[in-house]
Amino acid sequence: MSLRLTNTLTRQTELFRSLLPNQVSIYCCGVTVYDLCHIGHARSYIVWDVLRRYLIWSGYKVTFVQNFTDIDDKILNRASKEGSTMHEVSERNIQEFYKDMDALGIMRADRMPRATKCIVEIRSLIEELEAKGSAYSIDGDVYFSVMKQADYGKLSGRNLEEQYINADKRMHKSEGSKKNHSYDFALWKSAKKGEAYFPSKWGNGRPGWHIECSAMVKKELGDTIDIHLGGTDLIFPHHENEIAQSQAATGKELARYWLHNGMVNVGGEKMSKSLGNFTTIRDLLDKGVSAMTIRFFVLQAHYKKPLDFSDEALKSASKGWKGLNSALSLGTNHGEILGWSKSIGRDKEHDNPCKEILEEELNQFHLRFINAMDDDLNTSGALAVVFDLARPLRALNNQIERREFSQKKSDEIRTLYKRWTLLTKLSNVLGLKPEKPMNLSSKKDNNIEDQDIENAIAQRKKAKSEKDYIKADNIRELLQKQGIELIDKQGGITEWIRI
RNA sequence: GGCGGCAUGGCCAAGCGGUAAGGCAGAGGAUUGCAAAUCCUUUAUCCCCAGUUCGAAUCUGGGUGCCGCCUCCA
Repeated sequence: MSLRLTNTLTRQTELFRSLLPNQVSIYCCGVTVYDLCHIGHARSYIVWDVLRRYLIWSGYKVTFVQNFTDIDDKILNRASKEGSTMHEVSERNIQEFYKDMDALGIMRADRMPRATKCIVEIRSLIEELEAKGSAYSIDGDVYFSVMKQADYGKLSGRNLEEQYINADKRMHKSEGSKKNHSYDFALWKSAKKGEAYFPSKWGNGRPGWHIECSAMVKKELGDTIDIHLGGTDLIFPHHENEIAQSQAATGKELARYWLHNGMVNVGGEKMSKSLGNFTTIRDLLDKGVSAMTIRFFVLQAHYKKPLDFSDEALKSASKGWKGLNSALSLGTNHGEILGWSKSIGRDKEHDNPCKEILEEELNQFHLRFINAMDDDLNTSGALAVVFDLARPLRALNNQIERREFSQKKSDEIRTLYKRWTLLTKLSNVLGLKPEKPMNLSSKKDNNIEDQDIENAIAQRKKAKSEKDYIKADNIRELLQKQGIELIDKQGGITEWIRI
């Protein structure tokens, strides 16, 4: 079995075959950098990060290109509102983008071109389109002539004539437009007074939105690429237009597989800047929601389906991740106690009569994982495998953490080590890595000294021995409020952790 | 109006013709002065109707209800 992906172009789940053996070229539509990214962006880039990781893990050499749209009306508006420049706004938001994506453990793209740095390529692509009769210029604007593209609408399943008639009935025609046809779109926009601009043969202006992607794909990856990525909201018109431009220019297919991720919804409605129902990644991170919780939340659903974001869902994800995290932390935190560093390499096969069975069992997990991922990146299914794998490891981790660990037999330890190794590897394909509890050491409002805690515990112990449980419980509550949790153990031992 | 998608337990979510993964919540048990935490166990016949089939959550037809796109958008 090998990887199958749902191709928007055919609406079918197809076997993935790369253009060149063992190499994959991917272009992912990036963000317009006028503001911070929200959970919708996070979902998109987490999901594509997993695609990339899975391809790499499967043995492909992946070239991943993702753009920044750093020239656009929204950026211009933001700049004028702030009294700064387009460049300042976009530069700042690019840095913020990196911060958020790095925090979420999203691998940086191999190349991240910016529209403003590709003006030469953009201009020459427009010129080419003009020369081929696919574009026309009017008063410093250049438009793409949609009606000349025979297969326009093939990605979004639109019939242009029908759409046109229907749209006319429902929408205002763009007043005062110089376009020949309302579906034509701008390749080059003449600059308004005071706006940033680039010179061109059509006059001072700037590129339209769609053309930058066509130009960048061509420049960075060539005429035809393996996979083109984006959100479903980009299918029309953005990706449709990209195809029209690129194919009008090169005469070749732009991308062989078009993959689109579903939207993040809030109360059943799409999260978006314009609706104002968004939560930024930064908000969540600042609130103490861990990066891996966000990743786990996203990967619980299939990438194509809508995913509802709510506090409840996030809470549930946080608890779910906590359990998985325990299992993943086992080796890194307690490898020494288990003697794992020593047991590696000392694996005498004949020592372990169950070895074959156990190997077989682990193999099953491995296979189930691959089957799930091969099936159009069924991360939800893959997570189920990971959880099954994690169960005994989590139990062991928590036992050790609670000092309830009793020494295990050596073959048992070796088996668990293998299990943990597999778990770590598979989780890593999903980008899930062990995380230290967020606020273990440095929480601002948690500045109570260890000695004070010990004293409080001693007082509580005394109260308990006097059966003054009200007082004992008060002490516990007081500590709780200060972020200290008490754990009573057998034998009258009380331990505490900062939460 | 056109195009596309989705409907599975209290919530989220897999399943792709062979008798319902996983997470969260809930319940029971172990532990505890009580808690918390932890560990173990446990909870569904798949929106409705009609068909195809030995057999359907899974295929076909017809309903119903949601959502996305058609304007910037991941």
